[in-house]
This record gives sequence, C-alpha cells and structure tokens, in this order.
Amino acid sequence: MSLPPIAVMAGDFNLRHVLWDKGSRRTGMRNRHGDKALALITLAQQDIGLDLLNDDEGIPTWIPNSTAASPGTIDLVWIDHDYREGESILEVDQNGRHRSDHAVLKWTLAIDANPTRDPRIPRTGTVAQEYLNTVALELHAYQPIFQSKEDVAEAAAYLQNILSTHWENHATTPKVSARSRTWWNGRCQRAAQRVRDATRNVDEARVHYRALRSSHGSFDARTATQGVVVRAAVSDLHNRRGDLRKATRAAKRGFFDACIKRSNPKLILDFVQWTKPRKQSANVQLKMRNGRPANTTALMAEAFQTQFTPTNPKPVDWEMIEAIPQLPEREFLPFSEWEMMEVLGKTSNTSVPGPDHLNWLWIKWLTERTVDLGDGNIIECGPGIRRFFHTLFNACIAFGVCPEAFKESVTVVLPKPKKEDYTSATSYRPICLLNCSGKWLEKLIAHRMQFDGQKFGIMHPAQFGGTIGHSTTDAGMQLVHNIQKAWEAGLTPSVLLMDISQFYPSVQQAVLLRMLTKQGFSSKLCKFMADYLVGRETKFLFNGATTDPLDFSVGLGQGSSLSPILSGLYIAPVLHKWAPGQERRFANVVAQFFVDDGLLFAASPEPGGSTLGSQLDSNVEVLTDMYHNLMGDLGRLGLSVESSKLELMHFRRNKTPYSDSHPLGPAIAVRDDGVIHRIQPKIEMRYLGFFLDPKLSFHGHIKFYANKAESTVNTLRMLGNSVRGFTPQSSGGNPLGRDTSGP
DNA sequence: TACAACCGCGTGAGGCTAGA
DNA sequence: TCTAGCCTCACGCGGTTGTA
Repeated sequence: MSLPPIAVMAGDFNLRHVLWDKGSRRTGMRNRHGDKALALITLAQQDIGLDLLNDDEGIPTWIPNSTAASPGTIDLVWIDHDYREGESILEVDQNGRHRSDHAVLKWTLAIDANPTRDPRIPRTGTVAQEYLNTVALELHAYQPIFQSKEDVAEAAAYLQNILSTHWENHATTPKVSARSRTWWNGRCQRAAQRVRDATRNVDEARVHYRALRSSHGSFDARTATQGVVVRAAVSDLHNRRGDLRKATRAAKRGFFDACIKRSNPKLILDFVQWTKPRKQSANVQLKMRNGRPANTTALMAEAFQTQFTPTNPKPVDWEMIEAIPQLPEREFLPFSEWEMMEVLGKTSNTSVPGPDHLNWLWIKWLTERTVDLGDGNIIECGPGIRRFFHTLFNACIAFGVCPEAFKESVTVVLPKPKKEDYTSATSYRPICLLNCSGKWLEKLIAHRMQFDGQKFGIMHPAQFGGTIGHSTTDAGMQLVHNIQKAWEAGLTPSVLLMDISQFYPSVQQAVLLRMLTKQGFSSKLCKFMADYLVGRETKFLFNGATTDPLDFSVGLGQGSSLSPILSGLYIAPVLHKWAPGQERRFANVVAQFFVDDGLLFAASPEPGGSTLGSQLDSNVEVLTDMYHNLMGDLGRLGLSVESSKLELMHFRRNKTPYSDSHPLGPAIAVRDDGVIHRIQPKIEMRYLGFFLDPKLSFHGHIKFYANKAESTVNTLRMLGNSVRGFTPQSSGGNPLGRDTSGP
C-alpha cells in the first residue's frame, strides 16, 4: 500500500504510550495499547518519515469529564521534517477547549512562501543579448595557440571562466510573488497606472469639495463648481477602470490564444494539470538499498550513485574480446568548420543546457554575432568564435584530451512512469545535462563514428538504435516482414523479447576502448575516448535539492551524444557472431536490437514433421538454445539480461489450441544463475511502441492509439468555458490527426 | 539526452501557358 | 520569341511525437 505524501498527521489517536504519555510510565500502564502504538510509530516514523511533535513531558491533551479516567496524552501531531520550524513546539491549550474533553493544539509549520530560485537569464530578451555581447567580445579577442594538452585545458577553462563571470554579472533571481501574472503586459501596466492617477484625483477633488462645503455651505457657487469637478473625476475614473478591464481581457486573451497556438496534443495536458498523474511529491522518502531512509542530501546522492553506477563490474572474457578480428586503423581527419556548423545547425533550440548555462541557441547566435559598440564601431565576432571552437575541438583530438569543462554535468533524476514504489531508486531514470560546448564536440565525433560504423560494416544491420538511417519503425517493419515471410513458407514463427539491464552503466570502459581499437578507430580518437570516459563528475538534482559533485565515471552517460553509438559498437561483435546462418542450428533465427531492447525471432522448420505443435516445440528449443548462447556472450562483455523480464509470443494465423493447458503455445524455460524461469506465451505484447498480437491483427495497437487520440480530443473540451470554448480550429491548425492509430 | 519520422511553412527552381 | 503568372515539386527549417 502506498500513502499520499503527508506533511502533517494529527488527531485523536486514542493510544497511550511511554513515548508521549507521561501517565503511561506509571506501573501497570507500560504495555497499555503497546502493539497498536508500536504499529503507529512504525507507520509514522519509518514508512511516512514523520517526526512526533508531542513532548513526552507535556500537558495532557485529553481531560476526561468523568473522574474515573485519568487525563493523558492521546492527541498526537506528527510532522514532516521539512516543515519543522526550528525547535517546533506543540502548544496545548487546555483552557481553550470549552466543553470538549480535548485540549486545543497549536503548532507552527515552516512554509517558505518565497522559495529561493537560482539566478537566471531568459533565453531571449535584452539581458541575454547583453550577456552574449560581452561573452562574444572576449571570446573573439581570445585566439589561443594549441601546442600541448595543457593549452587545450587552459583554453576550455578560459571559456568556462568567461561564461561564469559574465553569467554572475547578468543573471538575476526571478521575483515570483503570489500576484505575479504571466499574461500582464505593458498596456495593462499603463492602464493600471492611469486608474491609480484617477483614484488620486477623485480623492483630492472630494477632500477639496468637503472643505469648501464645510466652510461655505452646499449652495455656494465655488462648492457647486467643485462638485462638478468631483463628478467629472469620478466619471474619468470609471472610464479608466473600463480601460483597465479591456486591457487585461485583451492581454489574457492574447496570451492564452498564443499558448494554445503553440500547443500540441501532448502539451495540452500542461493546461489541465488535474488530468495528469499525481505530481511527484517532494515528500516521498527515498530509501537506500538496505531500507534505511535516505533523508539527507548525502544519503540521497549515495542511493542514486549506487543505483546508476554499479561499483562491482562483472568479470569479462578478454579471450573473446581479443578474438575479434583487427580492422586496419583509419585516419581521423580534422573537423572542418563547415562540418561543425552543419552539426550545430541540427541541434534543438529548446534543450536544457548544462552547468555552464550556455544553450544551443546562444551558441548559434555567438557563432554569427556582430557587436555594435555604439561609438560607430561594429565588430564581427562570429568568425573569431567559430575559429576558437574549431581549433579547440581539433586540438582535443590531436592531443587526445577531453577538457574538464566538457565532463561536468548535472544529472536530473526523473521518476519512471507507472511505478508502484517511488521510494526505491530503481523507479527513477537519470538524465545527464552536459555543457553544450562539450556536447558539440561529442556530436561531431558521434557523426564520424556512425559513418564509419556503417561504411566499414562495424555496426550490425540488426542494431536499429542510435545509428543513422534506422528507426523503431524499421525494427517493427523487419519483424512484421519476417513473420509474414515465415507464414508464406508455411512456418509458425515465435519471438522472444529481452532487455539488457542497466546497459549504459554496465558498459566497461577498458573493454570498450579495446573494442574501438579492434574496430579500426584511430589511435588519436581512442586516446581521446580514454580521457573522455574517466574523471567525469555530476551533481544529482532531485526534488529541488542538488548534491555535491560525485564521481560518475562508470560506463556511459545517459544524455551523451556518444552513448548510443558507443553502446552499439560495444555489442556489435555479439550481433555479428549470431548473424543469420552463422550456425546450422540457428539458420532460421534472427536477432535484432534497439539499443538495449533485444528480440530473438525463430521460425524453425520442424525436423520430423510439419504439425503446428512440432513447429512450436522446435521454435522453443532453438530460442532457448540461442538465448542461453546470447546471454553467455553478453555476459562475457559484462552485460546481463533479466531472465524474469523475458516476453514470448507465438505468431499463429489459426485458432487451433496448442494444447488444452497451453492454448497459446508452449512456454520457454530458461536457466539463469541456477534458477529456472518459465516464460509463458503472451496474447499481447509491446515492442518499441507497437502492440503485437499472435495474428498480427494490430487490433490492440489501434485500440490503444485510438483511445489516446480520443482522450486528447476530450481533454480539449476541458479548455473551454461557457463563454468561449476551445475548438481544434483555434489551436492554429493543431495536427490532432497526427494521433493516428495506423501501425 | 539521443535517434527517427512527419508536418507545415517558406522559398526557389523549373515547367507550362497565355498574351504581348 | 519573350515574359509574366501560375502551378508543382523538392528541400530546408523548425517544431512535434515517439522510441531508448
């Protein structure tokens, strides 16, 4: 059972315990309500993570009207640690209870009305332009010469220094108040000022009028004239209030119309928060592996580090790695400026920058920047900045060094959807935000490696993830094609889905480097990689708390452009080994991967006959054999597959049951660490977003996506009101039709 | 974070046709 | 024969979705 996040738990618990009730310490009272009280303590302190606010020496909270019972403390207040204000005290007011037999309890919660925010510079606007101008002028003037790896480190550090110094000078902390209105604009501000002016005029006119009336009487001409002035001022005030109303309405309408125009079916959910799943609470108590609550930043960091960076690498089989054929070394040509700008052009303007705050949009602006100094001098900074990055990146490869600044990152920990227990670190996915300047270099290298991987046949064609020209659709199409070809040949195919657990962190760097050398990648690049992989640090960001920098050098980082291609290259030798036709008994088995999502396809011709049963039995036999072989090979690379998470499906066009007990077909029994896992065939399974069924009818798939589209359309209705509704048309041609259900 | 695809929009090239 | 106008098509760009 999971409870919603609780800040305060208070009330009449009707339980006495020595922990809070003074009277219970008397002889004979010690064990009273003992079991129930202990259960409460366990629930409140360990499961929910609350502290007891009652003082064990405190005044009784319950004063019975009958003299037969003795007063005691049975009303308790449990409070989340984050809400305790200093030495929080529970105030028990017995006098304030009137006729009740319970005292009035008072306590104070520490609620920060204005949570502190980090200083920032909005992505666009004058502050950003000023910041970029100062950065551009300094970077343009700095043209280092690279003669050693120290020069490379110095240049990268200089860049970081410029960025951080000017950031501190320009960034401001946003002031958010309860009255902040995002739609408020200049027109509203001017109209509000005019209302304030008019109000003041009315007040002054009235004061003057009253003074005249009291000294000269109501019928005096001057009083009457002032009366006209008052009425005019009041009328003016009314008009100006009307103007303010019009201005705010127009501003709101414009603002929200723009929001809707920018929206898309997914973002529409942002406007209707209540339709979303419950927001991840700041009060979910993360637990360590040993069950202890991770209630400090250091423990939280430890919990995530243990989960995301396994410290005990599995043993690897170097013989197998050395047996990989050595390809001739390929020269690594320096990057061209054109190549760099090509890569930069494809980056997203909306992605979140790393710890140096420099985002892709700003880098693009910097490389094209012209700064007007205002005294008639205009400086073209773009070419100098492009030259700086160009020489720096080429020097990184030439000297085989990855600067420290390119290794810094912030790891945002996001909850995985639909998990039952969010107290475990396994329910979270880390996303690593690296500095964009470093990512630029990574992207350049990744493109070169992808090209080589395909041109020289290093990447296996059955690896669909993280490689150019391959998509989930391709993987799905290949599977469907294989199934249909098998059906045409009169065979009944079976599919086994598997998942490499903790793939990126499990990649062993020494093995990867040896593999890259074997695959013919330039020694300069391998030297760079060796430096790139080590000495990486990250700060975890979770529920608003940031940890100190921690070593994060294990495996590959989520969020690095190089990770998909490096992971693909890592398992490529295994895929090559099990390519179709490598071994007679696996002639009709196909393995395909999408990053860490693996699939084994078998359509084995039955040796002794052609009945359905014998074909499926044959499939199961060959799949089991192939799985054990593949698991063994992945294990030799230090990787593992969770056998309990395997999924099996037999693709059959007819309805004839395989047997009375197993109508869908035979199960697979796999052996993992001496434990036998029986995997029963499924009636529906999800592969890379496709819902598959044994007859390839795609009914489940269509139903799922049609439901999704329908719920999106229904959500739109919620955006309307009785005056002005939201229609698909008002979304500015919002492509709702994109939520199609076609397979 | 990466990759892929798709869509709309803008733009420019090129073909066709009517009219000068 | 030339030119303006219209249409179509391809392509790049930016934005969006969906997978890991």
